Amino acid sequence: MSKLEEIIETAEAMIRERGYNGFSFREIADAVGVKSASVHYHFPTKGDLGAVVARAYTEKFLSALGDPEAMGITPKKQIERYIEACRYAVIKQRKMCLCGMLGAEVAALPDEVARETKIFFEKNIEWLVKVYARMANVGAAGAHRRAYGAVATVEGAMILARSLKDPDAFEKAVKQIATS
Amino acid sequence: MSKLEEIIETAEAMIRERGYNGFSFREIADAVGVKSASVHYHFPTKGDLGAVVARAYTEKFLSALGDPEAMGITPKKQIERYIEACRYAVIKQRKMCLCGMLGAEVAALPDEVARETKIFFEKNIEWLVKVYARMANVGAAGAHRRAYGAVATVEGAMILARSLKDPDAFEKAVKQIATS
DNA sequence: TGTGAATTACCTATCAGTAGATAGGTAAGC
DNA sequence: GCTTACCTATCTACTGATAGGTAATTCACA
Repeated sequence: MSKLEEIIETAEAMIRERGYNGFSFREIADAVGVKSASVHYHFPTKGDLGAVVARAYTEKFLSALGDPEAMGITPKKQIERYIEACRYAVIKQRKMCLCGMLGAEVAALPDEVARETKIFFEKNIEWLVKVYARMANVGAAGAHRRAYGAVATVEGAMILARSLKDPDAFEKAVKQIATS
Repeated sequence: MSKLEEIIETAEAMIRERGYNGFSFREIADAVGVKSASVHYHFPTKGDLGAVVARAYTEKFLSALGDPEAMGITPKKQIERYIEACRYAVIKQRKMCLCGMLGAEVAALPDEVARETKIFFEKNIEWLVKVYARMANVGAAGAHRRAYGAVATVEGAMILARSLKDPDAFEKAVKQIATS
């Protein structure tokens, strides 16, 4: 893996653990094994780095979800897949969702990072709306309501599990998504 | 209002806007009209200040909710009151819930602040469990599931509204809480 | 095919600014 | 005289960022 890729990966991990204001160029450089000036070579400003990390995370997350209109899988299974992606992040990786973290801190972020955070949520909602729209007895308004509710619940469930130091809090919180 | 109270109030506002790592003793001192050493006089360390702010916020929030077992009000109305408290925070005050913010950053917090954050969520859940338990056709497990789900959804809905810069995102996200 | 210019990916050294924290002083009030 | 609530001054550590240097690679073209 190139140093550039290592920097992005390390930055993602640090932001997901401690937030945008909770890491420095020096920490990343030390973790990767270069000097902080070399991180500035790849990313002139901290905002540049944050924006690239957020965009890469969004792409990775969405491609893991797959096509929301795939015919070979039921909408219910796809919602379960969505929850599973977040469960993996908080239980296995023991970290927040990158954009859940950035979303909380959004007022403290450079514009370019806030923009990418917004795009992450827009695309998440778009994906969920398409899935819910495929369900029987769910209209357009209902699909939107459920999509917003699902994203919010999952992000909040991650905060809850980490604050309470109880992985099961995540399970309890997201249970109503699947059964509604 | 005493300088001490002003410091606590200002710190709360700053943490809710930009997070625990997004404010400094100097900024608080400037906003209040004292020197940073005077803030250290009241709160020796940043962790001391954070813990006091979190504890005060928890007390204020819970007393605004009132008695969860009050007989003069229906459980449904009480859930609406809970949502209304958070709506006020994010729409009127245009800020995150203090403990939603701290909860996201929990891995970057001093122990004493993380402890108060945990207590906030425990007490929120306790309040909601008592309310849901009063509803017809809701068992003990169902009350817990709904309580965790409600806290998570509300916290996530605040992140969503701020990230999307769309107050209505909060309304869409929390709608399913009231109607389940 | 050989060669010089460009580009890439790092480095050392340093900057001004800010972080949290401390020592020690002062003026007011009980 | 002790306590409270501030102050000035200062500390060390760290922040994001910049200037300028170097070795290795790539590439255009005679």
